[in-house]
Amino acid sequence: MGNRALTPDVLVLIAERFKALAEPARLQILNCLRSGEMTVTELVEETSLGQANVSKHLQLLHSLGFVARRKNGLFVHYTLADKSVFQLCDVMCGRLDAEMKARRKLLAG
Amino acid sequence: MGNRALTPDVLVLIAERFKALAEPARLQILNCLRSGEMTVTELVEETSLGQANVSKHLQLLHSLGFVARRKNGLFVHYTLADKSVFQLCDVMCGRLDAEMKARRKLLAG
DNA sequence: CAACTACATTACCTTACAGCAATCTATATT
DNA sequence: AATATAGATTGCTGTAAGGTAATGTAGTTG
Repeated sequence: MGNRALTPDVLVLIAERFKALAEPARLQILNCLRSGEMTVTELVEETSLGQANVSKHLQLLHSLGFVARRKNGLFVHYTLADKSVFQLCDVMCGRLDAEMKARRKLLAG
Repeated sequence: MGNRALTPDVLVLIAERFKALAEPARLQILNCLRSGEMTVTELVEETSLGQANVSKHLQLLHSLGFVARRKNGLFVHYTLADKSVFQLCDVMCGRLDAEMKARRKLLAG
């Protein structure tokens, strides 16, 4: 688990970041941003979430460094801050696959 | 993001799994299990969480395939189901490091 | 300056869940 | 069988957080 000491404080920080990903709406937003920069309004249209809702999710994701902001006139463009989000989702998807395979084996076995 | 389609249902499943890690108490339990099999009572002592609390967390972690169970007489031994939990934490720790470095740069710059 | 647009913020409601105490179940011991 | 222990389950309470409507704010346009 890296070279970092897992003190209670660090566990809180890590948990806080996992919690940011523990929400379908935020995962949906992040997934939209995969295709590139998007404004809040575009995200609202694409996700069919409410504007205030999207805005709040974006504030959270930004405060934790998951997305970056670029303001241009009236518009605010958001982008993925880095690709580690998808490393995380990849590992989770791997877990999902393993789970489903195991479940199928139980049913078939 | 792998080869899996990120339909809303899949996003819910992924979010559900991230949520399991979005809790310091559960991260603490998982971290304890790094050193090997442990009984519920041992985990209670090590984490200084309540017994009912630990038991509930273990049910959740087990239902999502994070831990495995082995019953022996009165005792139930829990172990990590696989190592992917630590891949996830490693990536998160990497994010934390990057965040803190960026913060320091801002202060210093 | 007035009206409009894009986004952020606030206030409120509702739901989910961590923590705890009490109880229940299963196993072991005498 | 009676008692004790390990763990699971249930009911309760307080708190955190998602969704939404209303409002606020910065920037733009006429």
